[in-house]
Amino acid sequence: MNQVEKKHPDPERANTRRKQVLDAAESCFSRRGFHGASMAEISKAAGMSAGHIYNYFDSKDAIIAAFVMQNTERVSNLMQDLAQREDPLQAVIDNAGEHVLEALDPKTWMMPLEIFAEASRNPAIAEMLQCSDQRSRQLFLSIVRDARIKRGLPADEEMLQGRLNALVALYQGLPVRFIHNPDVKVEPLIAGFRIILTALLLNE
Amino acid sequence: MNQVEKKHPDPERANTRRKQVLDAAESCFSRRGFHGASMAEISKAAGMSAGHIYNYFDSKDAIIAAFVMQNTERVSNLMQDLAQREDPLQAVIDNAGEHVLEALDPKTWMMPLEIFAEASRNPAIAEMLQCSDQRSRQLFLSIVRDARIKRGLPADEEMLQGRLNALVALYQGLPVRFIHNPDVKVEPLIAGFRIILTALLLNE
Amino acid sequence: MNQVEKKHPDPERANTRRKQVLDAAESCFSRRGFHGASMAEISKAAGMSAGHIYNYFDSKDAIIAAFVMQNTERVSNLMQDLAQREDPLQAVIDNAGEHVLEALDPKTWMMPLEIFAEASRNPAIAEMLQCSDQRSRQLFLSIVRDARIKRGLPADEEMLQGRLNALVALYQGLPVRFIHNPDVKVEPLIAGFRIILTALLLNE
Amino acid sequence: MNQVEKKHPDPERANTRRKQVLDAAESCFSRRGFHGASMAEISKAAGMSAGHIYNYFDSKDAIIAAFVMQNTERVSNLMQDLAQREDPLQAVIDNAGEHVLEALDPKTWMMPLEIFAEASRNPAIAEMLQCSDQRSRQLFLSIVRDARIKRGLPADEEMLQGRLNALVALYQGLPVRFIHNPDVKVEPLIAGFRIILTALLLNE
DNA sequence: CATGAATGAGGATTCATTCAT
DNA sequence: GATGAATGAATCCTCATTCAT
Repeated sequence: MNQVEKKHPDPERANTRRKQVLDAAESCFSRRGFHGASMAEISKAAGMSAGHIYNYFDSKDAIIAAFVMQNTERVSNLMQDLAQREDPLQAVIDNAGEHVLEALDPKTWMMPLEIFAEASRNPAIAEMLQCSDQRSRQLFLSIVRDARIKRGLPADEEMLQGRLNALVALYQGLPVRFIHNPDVKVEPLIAGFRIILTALLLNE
Repeated sequence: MNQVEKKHPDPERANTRRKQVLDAAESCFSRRGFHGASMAEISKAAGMSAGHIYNYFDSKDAIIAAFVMQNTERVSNLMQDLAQREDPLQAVIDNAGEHVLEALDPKTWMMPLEIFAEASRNPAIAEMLQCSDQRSRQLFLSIVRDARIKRGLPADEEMLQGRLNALVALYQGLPVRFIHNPDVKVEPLIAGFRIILTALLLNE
Repeated sequence: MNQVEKKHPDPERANTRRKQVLDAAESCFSRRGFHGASMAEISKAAGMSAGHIYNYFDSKDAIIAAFVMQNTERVSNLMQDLAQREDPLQAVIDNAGEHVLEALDPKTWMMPLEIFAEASRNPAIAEMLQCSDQRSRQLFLSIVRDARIKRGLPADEEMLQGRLNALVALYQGLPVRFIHNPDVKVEPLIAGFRIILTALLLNE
Repeated sequence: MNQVEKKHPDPERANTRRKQVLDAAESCFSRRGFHGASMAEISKAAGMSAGHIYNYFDSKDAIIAAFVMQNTERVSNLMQDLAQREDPLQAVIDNAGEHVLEALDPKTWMMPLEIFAEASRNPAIAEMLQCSDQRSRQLFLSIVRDARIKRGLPADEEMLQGRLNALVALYQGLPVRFIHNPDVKVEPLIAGFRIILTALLLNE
């Protein structure tokens, strides 16, 4: 009964509609937060009536859940990319600048904060996050482990898990940092990130 | 007109009441979020009528603000403590375990997430955070700079700012991490933190 | 943004609804006053939920304003009628009885009193009244001036403005008078009015 | 049980207190209306605690009633004055300017409007007004009748009642007129009043 | 006498959700 | 499918009034 999408005669059209709603939701959520955005607002942004949305989503919470789910995949994709790289460890370090810069944009960091807070009180959301995180972590772990073995570095699983969790915390803390310090100078920050990434990934 | 607390003939009692409200708010907020918690709920938890709360706080937003302010001081105090240490750099590294463990408790990390999300859409809250963060950063910077100079390490201000922002992001990402991975093994995580802290604080 | 009515796909139905609300409001307002009448009361009288009223009016104040506006038009219409008359001066005098009788009905005089009091503290309402009054005065002035010129009577504008303001004050005082003296004998009162009207309109 | 003032050991002090409250009420009422003024506001203006006011008045409504009662006496006093005049009819006409000017001050006309509106829904207030009005009317009638008899003018009681009611309506309409037309030119208005008063009082 | 802390009912307003069309 | 009219519960907040001190 959970997460099951309603049956529609024309599944293609239904998916288009669902996407319309989720896109509208993104715009509203990022401006007003999950709970500040009203269904009326979302429906207007989606170009369909409020009532009609309920043909595609059971409730506002279901929209939030679908929205979070969708956002979750972004991280997964990053991992997929990383897995393709020749030298993933160096890639992580080299891309630090790009990733940090990306997080500078308010449009980028508002939604994560909203999602995290929602997860902190909505167990369904929390579970989604945890589930996705676990998959990403496993993938990340195996990428890093292989890369370190190739370099002749120690690759104890537990140790690596610890380091990777720290690494991810660092990135996840970035939006939080920007709220507290919107004027942060980016170059030195990136330098700091590089030091950390180098230490975590290339140290004994 | 700003931030001025209402005059009460018995300031002691008033403070007790205010604290009652803030304590109740903490309990409600952590369970339901700032906006999920109703004044009725808070008033019940505080053991006073909803109307009466308004003798101590101008609005629900004022409660949130006071609550955030209170939480904010915790960080300030950490800095004050640090300033007293003989070897602050080593202290930061040594205390990593303690700080990480502290953040493990859901009661500890739920509120920050809520605060961050609130700040992302409530400018008043954001300003409070930024203001407090700036003070803490300055203090932290001067502590670390002095300590590094004493050790004969480079202490360029901009470079240090970058590293410290990264360091703080790391800690602020911790609650986010726990939401995604509540089963994280703490010891390896702490080890990861130590690597980072050592690199940031003691590297050239 | 001002005074713009919300767009409704079926304007006819919307107008019916709006009228329902205004009629209900009239009944409640006249019994309890603008501020004594609650939205719940009005909604019950209007046969629709309180929430739904907000699809047609932005706020209770907007209902009051619309209501006042509606009442205001009554006076405008009287002027229009007057303008059509062959001998407007005599018409005013002849109709005195009718107008006074009309004002005798409590339903007629309760609302004006409420409106006047509201205007005395609500600038938006005051402005509506003043604006409408100005238009009516101008029309009234030109009607009376032309009629006096036709009769060969002096028609100095300032003098006429003074007399007409007095004339209107007389009528506007009528509801007030009825509250103080509900048993007033109408015939002699009308006779008094005729003396006044004759003096104001037909004197040198 | 009605209107009975509470017993106080020191009636003198009690009266002082009551007056304090009524004075404060006047200031609050004129700014915010009877229902817009809160007991807290009044108590602050009166320089005593809200609770204490209840030692002198049973309820807010009782304050309003007492306040209206007090205001009512102003008109009575005018009549007393008039009764002393050598030529009361001419006095009324001569004083028109003064009375009209007095009514120009917003402080003067806000309260009457508030009182009238209150009377239109509060029967207790209405009764007070009616009772006081009746006394004033009788006095006014006898003054005018005697004066007209002295001048050899007709003095039929019913006719005079009609004229006097019209006269009073004229004055009571003045505040209403000022709300609608705050820029009214006073001199011509007074001239209009004189025409009316002359016609009502000195005509056959 | 006097305070003001405390109550609790009632206010306007919002909004997720339903359902007749 | 699609609409938006309609609901009603819930929300924040105000305020007359009471009462312990």
